[in-house]
Amino acid sequence: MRHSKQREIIHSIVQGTQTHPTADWVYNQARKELPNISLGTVYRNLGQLVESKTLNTVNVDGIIHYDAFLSNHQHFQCKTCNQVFDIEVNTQDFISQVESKTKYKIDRCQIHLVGICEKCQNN
Amino acid sequence: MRHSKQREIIHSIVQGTQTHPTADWVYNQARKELPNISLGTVYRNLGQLVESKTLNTVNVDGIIHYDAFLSNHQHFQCKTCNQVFDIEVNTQDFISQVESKTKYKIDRCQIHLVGICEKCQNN
DNA sequence: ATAATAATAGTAATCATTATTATTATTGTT
DNA sequence: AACAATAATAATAATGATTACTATTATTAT
Repeated sequence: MRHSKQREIIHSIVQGTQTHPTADWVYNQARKELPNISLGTVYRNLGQLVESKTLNTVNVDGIIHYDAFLSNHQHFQCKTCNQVFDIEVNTQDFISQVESKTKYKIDRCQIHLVGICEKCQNN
Repeated sequence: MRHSKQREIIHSIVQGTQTHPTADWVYNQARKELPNISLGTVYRNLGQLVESKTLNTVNVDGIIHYDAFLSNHQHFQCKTCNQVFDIEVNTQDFISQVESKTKYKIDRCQIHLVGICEKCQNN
C-alpha cells in the first residue's frame, strides 16, 4: 500500500470522531481539505483501512458506518435520536455458552442494542 | 388491512422455510403460484407483515432477510456457507447488566454471531 | 349491486455502493 | 535527479436493493 494524502486525511477524520460516520459523512468532511476528492476514493480507502484492520465497520439499518475504536465493544442505538453509542461488555461468557451448546466455532460477536438513551429519556 | 391472495401466499412462503429468505427469494417462489406478481407487491406485503408483527427482519450484510420464527432468538452466520441459523439464548442477564451499568433503556437486543458451522468444519 | 378505497402490476426513481478508465502520484532503481 | 513500473486518483457509469408513482383491479361495508 503506497502512501496517499487522501488516505491520510480519511483516516484522521474517522479517528477524530466518536460518531461512527458513514462514507458520505467522511466524504463531506474530507472535501473541506481536498475539495476535489472523489466519493469513490473515500469508499476505496475506507475499505482498505478495514481490510488492514485499521478501522471496523458497523452496519446500522443496512448502512455501513466506520469506527476507529478497535477494542472489543458493542453498540447501542437510540431509537429516538438515532445516535450509536459504544458500550463495553464482556461477551466471552456468552460466546462460550453458545459454543458449548452448539457445535459452531464462533469468531465474531456483534451485539446491537436498541432503546432510548439517557438524554432522550429526559426529553 | 384487506385480504389479498398475494399476501396470503407471501406469508405462507416465509412461514414454510427456515432459511431467512430475502424479498427477491420470496418473489421467485411466489411467481410459481402467481406468475404476474410484482416485486413491489412482495416488498409492500413483507413490510406490512413486519409492521403487524407477523414477521421479523434480520439484516445480514446490509440485506433484509425475513423470519417467521417470532420467539426471542438470535442468529449465527457461517462465514463459509453463508447460511444463517437460529440460536436460542438468554439475553435478559446481558441486558440487565448493560442497563445497570449505563442509563440506557433497552428494548431490543440483536446478536449476530459469525463463525463456522458444524458441517463446514468437517469439510 | 354499488360506492369507497385498499391492493395490485408495471414501471420509474432513489440511494448506497462498486466498477471502469484515462490520468496523476508515489516509490524503488538506475 | 531522471525513469520506469504501477498504485492511487477523479470523474463518471453501472449495479443492486429498495421505495415511489400511477392507472387499473379487487375487496368489503352498506
